[in-house]
Amino acid sequence: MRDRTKRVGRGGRPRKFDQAEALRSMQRQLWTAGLSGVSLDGIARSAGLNRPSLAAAFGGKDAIYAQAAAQFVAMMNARLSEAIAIADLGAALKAAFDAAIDVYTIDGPHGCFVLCTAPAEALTHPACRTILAQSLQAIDAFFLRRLELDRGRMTANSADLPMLAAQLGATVHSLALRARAGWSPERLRSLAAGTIRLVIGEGRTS
Amino acid sequence: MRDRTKRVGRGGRPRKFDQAEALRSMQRQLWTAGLSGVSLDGIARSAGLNRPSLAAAFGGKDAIYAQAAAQFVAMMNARLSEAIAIADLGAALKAAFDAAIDVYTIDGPHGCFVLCTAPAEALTHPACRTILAQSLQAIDAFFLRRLELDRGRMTANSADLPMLAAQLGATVHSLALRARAGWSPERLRSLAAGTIRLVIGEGRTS
DNA sequence: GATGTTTTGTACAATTATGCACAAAATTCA
DNA sequence: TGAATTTTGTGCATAATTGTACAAAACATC
Repeated sequence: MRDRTKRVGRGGRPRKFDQAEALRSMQRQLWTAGLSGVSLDGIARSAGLNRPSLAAAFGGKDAIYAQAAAQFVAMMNARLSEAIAIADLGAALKAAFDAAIDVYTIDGPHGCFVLCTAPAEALTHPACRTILAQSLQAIDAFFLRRLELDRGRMTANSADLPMLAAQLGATVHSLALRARAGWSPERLRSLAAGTIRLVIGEGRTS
Repeated sequence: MRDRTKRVGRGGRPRKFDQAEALRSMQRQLWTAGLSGVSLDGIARSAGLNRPSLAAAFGGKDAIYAQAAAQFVAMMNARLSEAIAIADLGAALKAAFDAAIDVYTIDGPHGCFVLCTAPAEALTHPACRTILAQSLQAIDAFFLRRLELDRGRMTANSADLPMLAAQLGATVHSLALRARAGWSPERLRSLAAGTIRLVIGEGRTS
């Protein structure tokens, strides 16, 4: 994702705004209202810069959305990877769900940036559909990798790890939607705990 | 939801369009592009009537969305209720998921009308948030009612039926998103089968 | 200081969305 | 036939959205 602006070290008038901060502000806007729910004008105003500058620095609305989504995915990846590194499988899954719930509810019922805003545009904006599909795939793969680390220690149906990973992924999807609908972190954590019990079979390991 | 038009039997120029058919057409548009993704102009054109007529008959965009969503919910309710009436729990759940998958994929990767278009607008349109929250609640309640019919016959953890119902609901949410991302009905059915196995414990009953 | 480079902010044009007014048309009822 | 009612379709006015052009400003380098 090459920068469309100046080639570094050439001089020229410096930017008045912080690129990272502006992207965060725009991400918040898109997260709240969706891709079709905001105008470039609104985005520019909320980020404190005017449209020509915004267009020159970030491109059109689709390009801005893609960058905001990429930043969200990177952030989510970091949070989840940290959580999943815990040795105990149950604790690792709980930490991963807790991290997701935290992101989804930390300042208002925003849910997941990708899972709550990309679906609506998936059929009209191919880029959104790609982002959505890749995210779904990545979530499943993420859980699958973690389950495979415990393949030996899994209780019963360790044969079907991909299926179990998909169940965990489905729970993330559900957490995202329920958070957007206003569910409290406590309720969401309770749902996640149920899934963990069901998947790693804490009740039937004896 | 009183009709905003003529009081029946009073006379006046008859409508040129079929109200139900127009609503279906508008529903399709909203399903594809989302509430913010279409204009009243586009809706009117695709439905074959002009904006003043549309506004008079259905109201503004929010009102149209609400009516389209209500029709979708009613349709979904009918399909799911029919499926869940099957005596055998496993078969009933499979039929319910199959019905959902059918709706979600029957003509293109549209996913669920509510679960794929309402979240994006949930924070900016209170009506969408209400529709979303009610749908999530209804899905869970739907599965819970069915599970309670088999309370005695459930294998192990029948204590936590609400939790199991939430897992089934989460699977519906996931099916909706995955369908929107382009998953084939076959893959979706496989995911649903995994959930059923996990929830009703076909593997650990004997 | 002169030159070249890059951003800024204003301005303008073109397209699109939305609401409303109003006359004409089509029907029921007396 | 005439009056009342309701929808239709056109037209217009306003506002929003987007793209782009252009002069001025701010910086680096020589």
